[in-house]
Amino acid sequence: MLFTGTHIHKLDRKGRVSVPKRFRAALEMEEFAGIYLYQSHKECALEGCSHSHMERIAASLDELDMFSDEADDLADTILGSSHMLPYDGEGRIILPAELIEFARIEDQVAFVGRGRTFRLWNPDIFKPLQEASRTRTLNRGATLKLKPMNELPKGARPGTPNEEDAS
Amino acid sequence: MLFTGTHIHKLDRKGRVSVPKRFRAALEMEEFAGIYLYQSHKECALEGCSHSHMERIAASLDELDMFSDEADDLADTILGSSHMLPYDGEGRIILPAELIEFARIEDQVAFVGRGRTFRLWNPDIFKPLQEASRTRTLNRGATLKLKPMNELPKGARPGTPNEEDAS
DNA sequence: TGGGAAATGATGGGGGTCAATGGGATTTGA
DNA sequence: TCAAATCCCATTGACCCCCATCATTTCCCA
Repeated sequence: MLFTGTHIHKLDRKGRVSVPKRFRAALEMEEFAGIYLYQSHKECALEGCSHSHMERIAASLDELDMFSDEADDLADTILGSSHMLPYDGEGRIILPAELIEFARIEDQVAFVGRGRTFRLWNPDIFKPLQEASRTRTLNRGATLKLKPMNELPKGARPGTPNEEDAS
Repeated sequence: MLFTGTHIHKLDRKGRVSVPKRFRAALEMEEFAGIYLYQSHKECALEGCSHSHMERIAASLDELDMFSDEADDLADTILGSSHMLPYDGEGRIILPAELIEFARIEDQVAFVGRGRTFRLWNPDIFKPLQEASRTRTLNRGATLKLKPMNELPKGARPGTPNEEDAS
């Protein structure tokens, strides 16, 4: 259930692109056989996630005051602009023209894992950004505090079942 | 059971418009084969939802003080002005003239998913508003606090059956 | 350890199917 | 009796299913 690594695939003449096998494997327990994509707020990229992650977003928005301006804006920019894209028999999706244009994608697509979610880029745009981000991280001497094992969700630990309610 | 994405359909000369297949699919477990629409009280748009969501609104109104002005107003604007619209054989509804006029809809209708509910817009009005909403989100640096996985309804989690009564 | 065979994932393309739409015919209800 | 709603069928074009090919990795066995 983790998206990792960068996978570059071809966008064919019909606007189709194969979802990396690794990503599909991470999604195989999902009730919907496909992915969700929406335009990133800050990057020239597309945000990708699973159906259950989208349910999580919807449920979280539900909790904000139903009529708050902030919830409204988020609903429009995430839920309203997201595309539900089913696989074909070969595990490909059709990239909508609107999203191709937004991310300035040409003939190749980079799938970049980000843990629970992932991003789609034009590889030529992503590569220099990745370099920059790498040097920033080095210069800053950034370290990541890891959560202790026993605070992780059960499914994320080896030897534990995936269900919280398993008896 | 999630409304996502923006779907633009034509309003024909008879005042009919196709409900997007994806939305119909999200509603297929409903006892009523159709949708509910009512005028939004803050946007130039129509609010849409399922029969069961309308029940939820009614139940929430019940909890407000029965004779408060607020409950009165909400009851009038939501329940009083809502239209119950059944599909025809092809999955279309007839948009009442009153609602067409209110939302200033011309020859096209945008169905915009908002999770548990959706909105209907004149696409020419919605588009610039969505852009504005995206910019506000970016400037505000808004992030959404996601609910923990284990507080979600079971069907929304991968690997869990869709029914609560699974034994 | 190397080479070849087999399996698997990625890519390309044809054609059938179904959702969206338009319009006529029939029924319903005021 | 008229208008409006529902049913029915026709058209069309986008999407999805299927298969064929190619590339890569894995596996097996000499």
